[in-house]
Amino acid sequence: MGANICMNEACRTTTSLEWKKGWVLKSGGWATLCQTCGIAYENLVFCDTFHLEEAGWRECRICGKRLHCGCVASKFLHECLDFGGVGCVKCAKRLESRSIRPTQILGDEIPNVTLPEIVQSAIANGSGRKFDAAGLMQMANAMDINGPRQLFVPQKDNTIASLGQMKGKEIIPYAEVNECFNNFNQPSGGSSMFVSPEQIRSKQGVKDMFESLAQPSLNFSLSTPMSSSTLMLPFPGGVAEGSEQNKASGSQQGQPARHILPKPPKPGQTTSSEPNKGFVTKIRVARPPAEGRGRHQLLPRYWPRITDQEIQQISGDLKSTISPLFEKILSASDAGRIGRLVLPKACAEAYFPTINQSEGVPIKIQDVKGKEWTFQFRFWPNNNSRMYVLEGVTPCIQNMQLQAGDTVTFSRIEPSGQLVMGFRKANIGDAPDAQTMLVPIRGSSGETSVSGASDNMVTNVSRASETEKKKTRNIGPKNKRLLMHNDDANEVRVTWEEAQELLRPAPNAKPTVVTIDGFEIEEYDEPPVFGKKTVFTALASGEQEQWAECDSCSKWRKLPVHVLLPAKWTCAENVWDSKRSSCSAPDDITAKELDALNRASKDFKRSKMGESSKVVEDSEPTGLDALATAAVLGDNVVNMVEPSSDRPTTRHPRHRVGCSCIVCIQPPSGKNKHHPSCKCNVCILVKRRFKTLMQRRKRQQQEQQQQRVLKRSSEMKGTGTAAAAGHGHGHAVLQPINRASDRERSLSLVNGRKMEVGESSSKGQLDLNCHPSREDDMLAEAAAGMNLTSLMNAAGIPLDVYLKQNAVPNLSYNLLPNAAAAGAGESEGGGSGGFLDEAEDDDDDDDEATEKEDDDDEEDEDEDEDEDEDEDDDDDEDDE
DNA sequence: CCACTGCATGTAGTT
DNA sequence: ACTACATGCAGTGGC
Repeated sequence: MGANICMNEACRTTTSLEWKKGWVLKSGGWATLCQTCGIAYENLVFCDTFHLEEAGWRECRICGKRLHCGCVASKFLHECLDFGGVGCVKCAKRLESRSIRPTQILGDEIPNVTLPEIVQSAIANGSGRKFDAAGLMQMANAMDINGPRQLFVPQKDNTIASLGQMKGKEIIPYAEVNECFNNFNQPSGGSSMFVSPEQIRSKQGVKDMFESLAQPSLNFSLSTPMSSSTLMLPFPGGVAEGSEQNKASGSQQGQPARHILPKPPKPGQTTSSEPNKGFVTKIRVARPPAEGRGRHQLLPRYWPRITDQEIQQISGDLKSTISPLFEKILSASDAGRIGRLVLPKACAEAYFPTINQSEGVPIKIQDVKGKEWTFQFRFWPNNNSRMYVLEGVTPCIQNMQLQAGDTVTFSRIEPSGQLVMGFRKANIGDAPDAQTMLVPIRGSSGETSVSGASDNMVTNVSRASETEKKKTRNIGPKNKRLLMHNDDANEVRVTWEEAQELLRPAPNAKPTVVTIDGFEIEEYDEPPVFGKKTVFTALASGEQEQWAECDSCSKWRKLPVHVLLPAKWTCAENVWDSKRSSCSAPDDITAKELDALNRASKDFKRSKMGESSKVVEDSEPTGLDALATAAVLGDNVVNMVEPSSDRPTTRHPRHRVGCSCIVCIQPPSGKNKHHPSCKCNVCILVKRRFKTLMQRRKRQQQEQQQQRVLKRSSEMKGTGTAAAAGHGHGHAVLQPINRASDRERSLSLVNGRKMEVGESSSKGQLDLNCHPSREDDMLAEAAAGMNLTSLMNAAGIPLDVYLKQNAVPNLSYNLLPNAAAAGAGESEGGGSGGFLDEAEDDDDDDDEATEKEDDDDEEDEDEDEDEDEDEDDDDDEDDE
C-alpha cells in the first residue's frame, strides 16, 4: 500500500491506492517497485469517475517483467484532466477558470473546450462522459506503455496517441512525451510520432511533464503526422466524434470495463520499423482509437494494420479522411453461407452504435469502392455477455470474394463517422512456415494478396512479414477449428490418417485385453510407434500382396500381407524371402509393375493431399463402389488400375487386409464386388457369421426339440407334476425356450427378408453393405459373397447337413493372419465366431427390454434400408 | 426439404 | 475461473 499523488506536482495531494499482483506503490511517490528488481517504476492513475479501470500491461524497464497495473484512483479525489491524465479535484477546480485551447488537427478547426466544460459535462451528462472517458482511455493507452511520461498526450493528438503502442517490436507511434509537451506551445511541431520505446525511455522524466502540465493554459498542438497521409485516428468521443458514438455512450456506463490488453512483444522480436524513416510504406500497426462505451482496449489481433500508403489510397478514393478502427480475420463461419460475421465484442461496443435490443439496428457500411452495404448489427445474449454479429454480410463477402482467412478491416470516415469496410486477401506468404504450420492459411487456389491489392486499397503485400506474425497470432491459436476444417487442411488430415495406418504397437508392448460390451480392446502401456507404409495389391484371383520399399536401395519387396514393418526397413530384414533379403538382389517385380506401384503410391498420396475433400464430396455416389472395388482389389490397387476414375477417399478404406479396425470389419457397399474365392475380411466375416448362424439355427432346433419333448413330458405327467418339475429345472429349461422364441422371431424376420434376398439374388445384385448384426442381412451377404444363393434356401436346414452338402470348410480358421486377429476371441463362445458373434450371444442373454430395443432397432433399420449406401455405411460404423 | 434464426456449447485465451 | 468467440444444432417458417 502506498499513496497516490495528484499529478500536479505543485499540489501533490495524496490518496490511497490499492495495488495488485505483486507490485507495490512506492511510498509517497509516483512509482511502483518491481518486486523482481526493486527498481522504481512510474505509476499511473486512472480516474474511476470515468470508469477507467484498466491501466494495462506495462513492462518493467529494467527487468522486462510485465506489470499489470490495476490501479484505480479514488473517484472522489481525482478528476480527469482535459489534456490527459488525472488531477486532484482541487487542481481541477483551479483550472476551471482557465480555458484550455485545444489543438488543431490537420487544419481542422476544433472548438475551444475548457476544462470545466469537459469535466462538468462529463459528470453531468452521458455524452460528456464519453468524451472524457474516451480521452482518458487514450491516455491509458499511452500509459500502458510508457507510463506517466506519456501521460499527457493531448487528447486531440489521437493520431499520435492512438496509433499504436507496439512495445519493442512494433512501432510505437506515440508522440514522444516531451516533444509532445513541447508541442503544447509549439503548434505543428513536426516531431516524430513513431518512436521506439528506447527513445521514449531515454527522454526526461516526469518532472518536465509536470512542469508542462503546470502551465495553466496549454496550447495543444499535434505533431504532424510523419507522412502526408490523411490518416486521422478519430478523437474518441470528442467534438469530432460521430453522432453515433456520442449516442452510444450513455447506456453502457454500467458495463464493467474489461481488460483486453496487449501483451508486450517478446524481447527478441524485432522492431518493425526504424523511427523517423521509411514510414511511407511501413506497416502501421495502430492501436485503434480508444473509445466507445465499453472503453475497451482492443486485443492486438484486432488492431488495424495498415500502411500509410494504403491509408492515403483509401482516403484518396473516398475523398475522405479515414480512421482505421479494427480488423478481423474471417472465420469459416464468418465467410460461410450463413452470412453472419461475428464482431469482436470490444470492437462492436467501441465503434458500433449502442444497441439495447437483441434485434439490433441496421447499419450502413461502405466498402472501399464507396458502395454502401446495409447490415444488421445485433447481438445475441451469450453467457451473461453479448455476442455481436453483423448479419447479412454474405453479399458483401461474396462481392469482395472473401474466404475464411481473409481479413476484413473496419475504418471510419472522418468526420462523418461513416463506417468503411475494407478487406485484405489472405496471403500465401502469410503461412508462417510450411513445416511448422502444416496447414496453409489459405488454399492453394493461387489467390494472393496481389490480386486483392489491386482493387482493395487496404491490401498491401509489403506487410507480409507483419501479417505473418499476425497470422500466427490470429489464425493459429485462435482459429484452430478454422484451420483444421479448412479445405486446405487436408495435409494434416491426410497426415493423420496416414499416421493411423502406420501406427503399430510398441515392439515389446504387451497388450492388456479388456472386454467392453463384448468388444475386446487391447490396451497398451506403451505409446504406439510408427511403422513403414506399404502398398497392397491384389491379383485377379483375389490374392493380396503387400509391397514395401527398402529404405536403403528403394527396391520393392513383396511381403506377406499380414506383416507390419517397422518405420525403417531394409532388404536385409526381409526374412520372408531369403532370395531378396539383400539390396543387391534384383527387384522381384517387373518394370511395369514397379511403375504401377510407384504410381499407386504417389497417386494415393497426391489424391489424398490435394483432392481428398473434393473427392469426398464429388465422388460420394461412386466412392462406395470404389470402396467395394478396393475390397476386392485392395484399396491402393484401385489407383493402380484406374488411377483417374477411382480415387481413394479420405475415409478409412475398408477391407484393408490385416486391419481389424472397426471400419474394416464392416461389409463394403457395392454390389457383386466379391469373388466367391475372396478372402477379404468381410467375406471371411460373412462366411464365419453364416457358419455361426447355422450353428445357432442348429442349436435352436435342438432347443425346440427339447422344448417339445419337455412339453410332451409335462403333458404326460400332468400339470402339477410339470409345475414341480418346472420349478426345479424351469429356469434352465425356460431360458432356452425363450431363446427359441426369440430366434423364431428372428428367423421369421430372416424369412421375411429372405424373399428380398431371393429377389435380389435373382437379379444378381446383392448389397453387402448391411448391418453386420443383422443376421438376415448377413445371410444375404453370405449368399452373395459366397455365391451361394441356395444357401439362403438352405438356411432352414441343419448346419451340419449344409456343411456336408456344400463342403464348406471350417471358415473360422480360414483367415488371413491379421484377419484372424480381427476376429479375436472367436474361439470363445463355443467357437461360434468373433466378437460380433459374442455380441450376438450377449443379445441372446439380454433381458426382455433389451430384446425389445433390438426389435426396434431392427425395424428402424428396415425402414432405413432405402437410404443411400453411404448413410448405411455410417450407420454401420456408428452402430458398431 | 431447405434456409434461416437464435441459442447452446466447446475451445482457447486471459486473469 | 472467467471471457470471447467459432461453430453446432434445434426450432421454425417458407417453398
